[in-house]
Amino acid sequence: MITSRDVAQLAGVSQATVSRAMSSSSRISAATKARVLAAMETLEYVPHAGAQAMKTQRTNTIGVVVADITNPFYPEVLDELTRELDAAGYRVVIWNAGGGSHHDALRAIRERAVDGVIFTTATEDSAELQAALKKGSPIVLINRRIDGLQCDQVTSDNLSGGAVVADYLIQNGKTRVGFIGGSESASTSRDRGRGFMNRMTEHGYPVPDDLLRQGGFSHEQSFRVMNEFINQANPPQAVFCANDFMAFGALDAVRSNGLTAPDDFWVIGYDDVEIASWQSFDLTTVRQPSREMARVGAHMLLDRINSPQMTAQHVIFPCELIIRGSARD
Amino acid sequence: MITSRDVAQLAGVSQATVSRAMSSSSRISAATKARVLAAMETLEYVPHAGAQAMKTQRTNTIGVVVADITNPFYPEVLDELTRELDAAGYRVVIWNAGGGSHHDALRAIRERAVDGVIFTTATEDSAELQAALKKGSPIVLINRRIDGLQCDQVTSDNLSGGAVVADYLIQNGKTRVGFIGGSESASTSRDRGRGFMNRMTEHGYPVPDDLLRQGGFSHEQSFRVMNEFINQANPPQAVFCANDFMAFGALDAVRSNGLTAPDDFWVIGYDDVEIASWQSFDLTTVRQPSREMARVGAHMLLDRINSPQMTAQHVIFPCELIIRGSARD
DNA sequence: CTATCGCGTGAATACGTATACACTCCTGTC
DNA sequence: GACAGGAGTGTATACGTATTCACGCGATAG
Repeated sequence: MITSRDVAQLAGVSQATVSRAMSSSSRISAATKARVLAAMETLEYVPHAGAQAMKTQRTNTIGVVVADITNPFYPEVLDELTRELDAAGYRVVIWNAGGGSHHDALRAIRERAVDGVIFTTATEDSAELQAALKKGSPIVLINRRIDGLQCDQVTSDNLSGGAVVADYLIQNGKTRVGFIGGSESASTSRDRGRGFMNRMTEHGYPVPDDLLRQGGFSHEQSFRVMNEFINQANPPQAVFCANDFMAFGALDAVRSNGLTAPDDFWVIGYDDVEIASWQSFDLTTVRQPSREMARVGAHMLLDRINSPQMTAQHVIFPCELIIRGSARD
Repeated sequence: MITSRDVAQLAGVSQATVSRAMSSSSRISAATKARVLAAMETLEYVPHAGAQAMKTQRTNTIGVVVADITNPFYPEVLDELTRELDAAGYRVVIWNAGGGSHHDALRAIRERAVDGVIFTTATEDSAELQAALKKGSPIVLINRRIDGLQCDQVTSDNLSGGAVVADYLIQNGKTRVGFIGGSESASTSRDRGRGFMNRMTEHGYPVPDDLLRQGGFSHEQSFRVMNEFINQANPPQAVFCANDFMAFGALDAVRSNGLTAPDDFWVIGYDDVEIASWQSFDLTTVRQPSREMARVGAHMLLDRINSPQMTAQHVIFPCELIIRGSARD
């Protein structure tokens, strides 16, 4: 292994000077700097990340926690996050799915293995998270809301998004409608469902119990539920799903019964992932600006790392109903 | 920051003993070990990853390079990789898309920021990669083949996979067929195309120049190409795409022209990502066991990290044609 | 011509951990 | 009963870097 000492020897300077040649802020003459850089080049020197981390207490690494990388929403967010953080000189480590992700990511902060963490997954609050925040750990929540938590958060206005869907359905004469939600502990699904159902109630057409299902976030789960809806005595006219991934499952269920949206059922999703706009789905959905949310969240985290004392911010993006073929006249 | 010295003081032992309490291999009495662990608990001690890395030259971190996390093939591979590596006690850092990913990942090995790297992206060979291998850097290629390279590789039999598609089309009387490929520098696309076209030629129906397009891997690109095929003077009867992602684009093009597969065109993909089996696509495709490939690749890397001198292995998985609605009688 | 100052550099040190080495008991064997 | 040997622990050191401190030198001001 080539160390800065080897470089120093070749360049005829001290190890300290080699270190200075790399930090732009240090005072060093142009001549020796050039000589050192040349020596580094010759030896193909690369600084040891661990040693640097120990001295500086910085790793230039950010952790990202996702619930299920298989849900197309997350790759889009990750795509944006990796680009943004990469451009800022950070590496990205991901935790996926595993029940321990949450804990592992918080531990990584304490190990000083990452400089901060972005949570995109939507599970409930934890004492561990609160403790980490109290200690000043740099943490940002994207796509997930926890009220009263002294923590940077970037979300979309899920309540309004749900309400807009209700308005749209009522306007078009759809009064018997269902909701297929994800886990109730997920703020996203909860808010979307609540916004939707409250507004339906206001309109005088509350979502009936037999058309309300919550509990999972998978394509398969949603497929199954929609199948039941279709084949029950009094099927819905339209279905609102807590995210696009589930809406795809519902659409597939409609089609596998030899039926179509929008002719037989209206199907509406949430997120507007890229696939939703593809011809084969052409899904009416509520667009949340996921890439922009990712960008903003990334910069919030970097800001917080650099100035830990800032008070926590909560940014909320508006959502927009995108009307496509799966639900329109 | 709580250090092992603090723990030592509280437990009334030396710092060395604290370290020993953590390494299962060290000799230490059960009594003191318990005392130390209790002290660690009390102080909520967590070892400093950087310091550990410096001493042990191990980071328990693996790098993964993907070409485009937005292509649903990669999330599936990543899903499996993260689960597998997580279970083995490793963190995962990802490089996505950026032109520099390749370089950055190799540099991370030299920085000792990762213990090894998995490349899933299919670009051409590089001098830098060869140099890294010569130095004994732990590297595994998944889904990507570079002949004559002294490097662990896990691929599927793309040549045969392509040939099987040709056989199937000929059997069903499709003689005028096109190929939509990705970048020619990608071994995957190249092999699939070559296997396919060679076999078509053997059958006496070579793929005509006006039905051969290569150059990208995107849904949009494939959509555009298929549109041109459809609207040209002498359209193909069937199209084979280098991966499912592109096949979805082709399918969308067919549908946006008010036509259908398989009635008007047959469309066939490659990979069998989960979405391909969804009702809305119901895509005939060549299945490669991507999750199994990921699993095998992960373990090859871990093995290599632990015994760098092993000779490089090349594992090739067979592929299987999955016949679905987009291409069948 | 001297005192002062700042720039550029080297020597020394600290970051937090793992481990080689040395030392002390304590057990068991002849 | 002396001695070998091993188990358990402490001391000291090294990993590779960044940074503080001290120093020498040339330039500038008085």
